[in-house]
Amino acid sequence: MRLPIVGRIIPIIADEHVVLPYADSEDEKAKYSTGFLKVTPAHDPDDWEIGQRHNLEIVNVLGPDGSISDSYGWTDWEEIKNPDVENLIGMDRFEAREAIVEWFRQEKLLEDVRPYAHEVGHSYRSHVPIEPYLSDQWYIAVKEPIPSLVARDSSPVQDESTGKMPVPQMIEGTDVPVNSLAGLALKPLVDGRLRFIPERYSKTYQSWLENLRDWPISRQLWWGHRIPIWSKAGDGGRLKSELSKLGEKILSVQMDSEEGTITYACVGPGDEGLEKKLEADGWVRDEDVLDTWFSSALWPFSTMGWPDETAELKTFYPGDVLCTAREIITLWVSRMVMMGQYCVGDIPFSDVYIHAMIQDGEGRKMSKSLGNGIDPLVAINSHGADAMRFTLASMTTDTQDIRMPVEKMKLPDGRVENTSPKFDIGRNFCNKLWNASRFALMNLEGIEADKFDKGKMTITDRWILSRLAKTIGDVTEQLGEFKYSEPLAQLYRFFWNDLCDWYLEWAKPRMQDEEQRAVAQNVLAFVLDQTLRLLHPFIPFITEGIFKKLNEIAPSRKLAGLVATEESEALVAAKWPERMDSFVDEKAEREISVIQDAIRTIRDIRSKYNKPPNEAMQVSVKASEETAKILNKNGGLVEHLAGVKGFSAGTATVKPANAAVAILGDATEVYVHDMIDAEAERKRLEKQRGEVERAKEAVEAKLGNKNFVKKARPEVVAQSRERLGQLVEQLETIERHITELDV
RNA sequence: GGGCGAUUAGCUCAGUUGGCUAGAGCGCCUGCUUUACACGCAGGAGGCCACAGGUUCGAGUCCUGUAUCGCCCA
Repeated sequence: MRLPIVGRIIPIIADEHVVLPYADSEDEKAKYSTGFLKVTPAHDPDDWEIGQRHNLEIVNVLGPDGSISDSYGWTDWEEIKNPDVENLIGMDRFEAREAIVEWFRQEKLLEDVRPYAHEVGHSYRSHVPIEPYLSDQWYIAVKEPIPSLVARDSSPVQDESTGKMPVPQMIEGTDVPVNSLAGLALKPLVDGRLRFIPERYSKTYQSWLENLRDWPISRQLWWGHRIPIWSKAGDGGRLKSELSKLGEKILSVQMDSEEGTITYACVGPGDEGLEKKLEADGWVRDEDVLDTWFSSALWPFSTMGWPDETAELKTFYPGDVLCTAREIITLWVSRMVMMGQYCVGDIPFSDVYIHAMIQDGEGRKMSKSLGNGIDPLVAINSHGADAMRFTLASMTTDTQDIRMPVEKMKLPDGRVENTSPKFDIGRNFCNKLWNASRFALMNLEGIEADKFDKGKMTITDRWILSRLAKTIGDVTEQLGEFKYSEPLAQLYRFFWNDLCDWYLEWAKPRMQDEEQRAVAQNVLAFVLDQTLRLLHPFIPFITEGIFKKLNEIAPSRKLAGLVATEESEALVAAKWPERMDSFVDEKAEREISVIQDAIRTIRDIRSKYNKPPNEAMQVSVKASEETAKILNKNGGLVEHLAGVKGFSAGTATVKPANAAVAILGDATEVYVHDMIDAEAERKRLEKQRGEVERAKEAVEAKLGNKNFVKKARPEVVAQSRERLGQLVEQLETIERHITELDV
C-alpha cells in the first residue's frame, strides 16, 4: 500500500491488537472501528509492540520540541522527499495535523470527520498532550544477576567441571534471579524479612516485581543527579586503551551510530579528579539526570552520610518502619529495598506501614486544582495540633481510604480557609482532658504518697484500677499491631466514660473526707499519670503540659505496697506503662456495672417524670439476694450519682403505692417513690414489654429449631436457654406491674 | 483492560475466629448556669447491615454474582 503525501510503500499486516468493527458492541472502539489501524512504532507504546512483532520500520518524524523534523530518525527521508512533505517540516505538531487534514480535503481524499472521545495523557504540570517519542535512554537491567553479588553470595564461584559460572539462582516460581536488582527487592518479602501492613499490599509489591521490565533512568530535566556517563566519538580501540590507563573505576561500552563508533564511559563515584581529566581529554558528560526515584532510593542511607561509614549510619541503619502511601509502593519502597542492599548490604526497614488516603467528603482525592484539600497548618489554627493528630489517629483503620468532610471556616485571624468539622472530635477530647486534669490537680493539693493505705481502698478504686489495667494491656498490644483507631477509642472510653463520668464524680465527696482523702488522691494521681503516658503518642503537647504540672503537685506517684511509677522530668522521655494484670478485678467490675445500671434507671425515671435534678428522691429495690447485697453495700454510690436520699434493697421489698417502677434485665425491680402518673407509667412499661417480647420470640424460635439444639455448640445452646429464662422472668415482672396499674 | 478497596443510624466510621435485643462520635429531640468542662452534664429517638442467590442449626461477618462509588497500575 502506498501512503499519501510521503508516498512510502508500507505492508498491510494482521494483528490481534486491532478491534474489529461491531456496531452493537458496548465497546466504543468496536462501534467506531473500520478494522484498519495505522501503526507508528516510533510514536506509541502499543504501536511499538506491534512493530516489534512484525518487524516494521521505525520512523521518527518529531523533534524534541514537538515539531515535524527530518533529523531525529526519519530514515527514508532522502527517498520520499517531496514538496508536500518539505512543506510540513518545522511545523508544530498541532499545526501539522491541521495542515494534513487540509491536504486531504483539497485532494478530495477526506471521507468523514467524526468526534471521538479518546484517552491521551496530558502533562500534569503544563497540561499539554504528551507525545510518545522514540529516543535513546539509559536503562538498568533489573533482572540481570549483578556480578559482584553473585561472586559474594555463591560458593563455589565457578563450576569446576565446565569452568562456567553457575546458573543464577532464581526466586521460586519466578524468572527473577536472586542476585538481580528485582531479586534484591523481592527476596526479603518472600523470606518474610520484609512485611507490609495491611498485609494485602504485599501483593501489589510482589506482582510488580515479578513482572518488572528494565528501568529507564534517564530524565531530560535540568535538576537532579546527573548521569555519570561520558562519551567520545572516534577510534574505539584507541579510546578503550585511553580509558584503561585512567584506572579501574571506569566501565565502558561502545556503540555504532550515524557519526561512527561512540565510546561511553561510566565513572564510579567520588573521584572528581578523574572526571576533570576525562573532560580535559574531550569526553562529554551526558546531559540527562537520573530518575528521581533512583536518587530517592538512596534516602535511607545517603541522609546519614553514606558512602562514608558514619556513626549515624551505624546507629540508625537499618531502620524498622517505613510509613508511606500505597501509590509509592512500587516507585519508591521497592527501590529503597533494592538500593539498601546493593549499596549498604541490608534492607532499610522491616515493616512497611501503608496508611489510608484522606479524601474529601464526596470521596474525591484532595487536590490543589479542585481546591478541596486541607492545609494541616490551617487545621492546627482552627482546632489545634493535638486535636488534628487525635482525629487523624482516630480515623486510622486499615481501610484504604477515609473521608474527611471539608468546610470553609473562619479562623481566629479572620481568614476563611478549608478545614474539617471532623477535627471537633479531637478538640473536644483535648478540652475534656485539660479540664478534667485541672480538676484532678486541684484535688491533689497536699498529696502525701506515704499516707496511702491499700486496706482503705473502696470498690471504686479497685474498679478504676481494673479498668486501667485492661486499658494498658489492650492499648499496648494494639499499638504493637500497628492499630491506631482501636486503642484510641479504648482510651477515649476509659478516660471519658470511666474516669470522668464515674470515678471522678464518686471521688468528689471523698476529697472532702479526712478519712478517704489520701487514698482517693493517690489512686487518682497514679491513674492520671498512667493515662497521660498512654495518651501521649496521640496528644503530645497537652499531655506534656499536664505532666509537668503533675510533677510539681504530686512528684511521687505510687500506691505504696502495690505499684510505683518511674519518675521522669518530661513525658516524652517517660517510660511506657507496664502491664498490671494483677489489678484486673472482675468482681469489682461486675458490681460497679450493677450499680451503674441502677443509677441509669433512676435517672431515666427522673427524666421521664420531669423531676428537677436537685430534688432528692427515695428509692427502694427488690432484687435477687446477690444483687440486693451489692446495692445495699454501695447505696452511697447510688445516692450520690442518682440524686437519691434514702436507698435500700432487699429480696422481699414491696412496691410502695405511687411509686414508678423500672425492671432491669435480670428482673430487678427499682421503685422510685412518689411518682404518680399512671399513664406515663403504662406507656413506659408497655414499650419495654414490646421490646422484651420481641427478644423472647427470637430466642424461642432459635431453641424451637431442633437442628440448633442438636448442632450448635453446647455452650451456645446453654447460653440461649439462660437468656430465655431471664427474658421470661423479666416479661412476667413487667406484666405483673402493668396489671397492677389496671386495678 | 488488570489489581485493590468501599457500600452498616441523617453524616463520618467500628463491628475480632459466624452465636445475647448490631455499637461509637457528630447531628437531631427533651431537660439542666449540679462550684473541672455548654468544646459540658443527664436522658431519648433513629438501622430490611447496597441488591440477588448460596453454604450453615445460625450470616453484617464466609462463598458466587450484580450494581454504585473510589484508588493504584497499564
